[in-house]
Amino acid sequence: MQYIKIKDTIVEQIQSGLLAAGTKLPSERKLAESFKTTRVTLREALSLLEAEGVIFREDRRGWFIAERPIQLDLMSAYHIHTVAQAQGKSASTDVVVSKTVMANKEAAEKMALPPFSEIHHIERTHLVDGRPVMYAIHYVRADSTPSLLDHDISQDLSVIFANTFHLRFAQCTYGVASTSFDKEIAQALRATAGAPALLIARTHADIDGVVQEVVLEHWRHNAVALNVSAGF
Amino acid sequence: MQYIKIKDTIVEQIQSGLLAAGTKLPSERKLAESFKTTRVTLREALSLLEAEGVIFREDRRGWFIAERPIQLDLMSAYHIHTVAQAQGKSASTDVVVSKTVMANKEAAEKMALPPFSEIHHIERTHLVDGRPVMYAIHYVRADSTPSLLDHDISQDLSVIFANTFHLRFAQCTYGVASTSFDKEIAQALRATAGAPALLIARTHADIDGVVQEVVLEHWRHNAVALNVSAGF
DNA sequence: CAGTGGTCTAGACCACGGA
DNA sequence: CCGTGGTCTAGACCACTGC
Repeated sequence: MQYIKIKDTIVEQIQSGLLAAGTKLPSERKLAESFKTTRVTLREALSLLEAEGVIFREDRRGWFIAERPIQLDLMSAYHIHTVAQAQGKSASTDVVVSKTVMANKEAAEKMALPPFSEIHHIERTHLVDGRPVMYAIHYVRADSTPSLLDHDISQDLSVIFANTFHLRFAQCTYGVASTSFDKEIAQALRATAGAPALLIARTHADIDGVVQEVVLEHWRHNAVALNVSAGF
Repeated sequence: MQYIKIKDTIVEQIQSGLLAAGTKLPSERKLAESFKTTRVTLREALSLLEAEGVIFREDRRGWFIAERPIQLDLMSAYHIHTVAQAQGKSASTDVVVSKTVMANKEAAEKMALPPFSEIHHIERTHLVDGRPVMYAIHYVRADSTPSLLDHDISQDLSVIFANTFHLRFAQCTYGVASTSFDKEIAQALRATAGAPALLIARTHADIDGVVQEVVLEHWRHNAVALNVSAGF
């Protein structure tokens, strides 16, 4: 089990500080030669390290040492910019899709919408320290927030909801599942299809219990850790 | 990208009902032949399906179609037996380790213990429908629950806490992270080291805010989905 | 354009599971 | 004891990245 040995050696080098977070590893061919093995075996080791969250890959760009994950507290409404800043990182957001459309089946179900409802469909890539780590798909009831898309969509949407539409969320439910990226989302995150991912589905309801927004957050699995607290 | 094709074909067969949950797939060699490819490429496809949670493997036993995951609601104290039952599954528990020892560093930190504190150290394998899906490591303050290990440790511990020690938990915090199994835990779950896993770290405090129990739950990543709700 | 990662082939040996 | 999954070798071609 050579690949275990390779894995441990790389972990060791990271812990000893020889390989800092964000560093790119040498090419697979060079690594394979260093460890006197073939690329297939080397990639086995790298995949293991990826699954552990120690390294990650950028599609066709190579392998990199992972950063410390962002800590998310699900008990308080979060926005990635403020959370990142509080943890000494910087975040930015790219809007990929923003359109107002008839609700698709998925959105209609999750929001319990009447037929032919219009929703805003927004997709954004979120970067932390310049690295794309999360892809979010938003479905927002259009009747409550008619002119939403005229605003700057790259910021915290809840600010727009509050300031412009006097819309506040009273309740939020999360679904969390461990999966992997499909092709489209992987591409948007410069990841590879099949890379491990964490899916956080957020459902926001207003004071009347009406679901106003649903967000599907696809995280690179090593970029995030969740905290939840419950009292009884 | 042949392995995408293979992957899709298998997904198709599952959705069409040809492959029921729990079924074992044919051997890798046979599958490789069916798809006119090599085992390496076939395993690439299978690994992708494993990452997606569609199939899972038992070490040296083969590949199986995944069942529907257990839904866990973190907002209410759960026990796997009752949760499984409510979802039409049956659960059982094997005690692997049960001893009273001096707290190790990990336990002492998480529980804010004074030096030389004694704790109960319990490790259990949890099975759903006969399949090992979760490995739990418990650290329990021994001073609050002196005779804990004399009881039947394979049941819901909180019942023993409540009935025997009049100990109730008032607060629970969770940490959730996506990782992979290390060798020991993989073995206990008949999984392979490096297989994707979900780690849920539970910390239980009593009414006085004293941490009485810490549990590290290592789940097969496709065996569980989390639900959380928060009000503001 | 050189080098890289992504993909694939056609084998091989071993240790373990299950009959 | 047979077949299986786990591991490994030594190559190859292609499309893309980054210079």
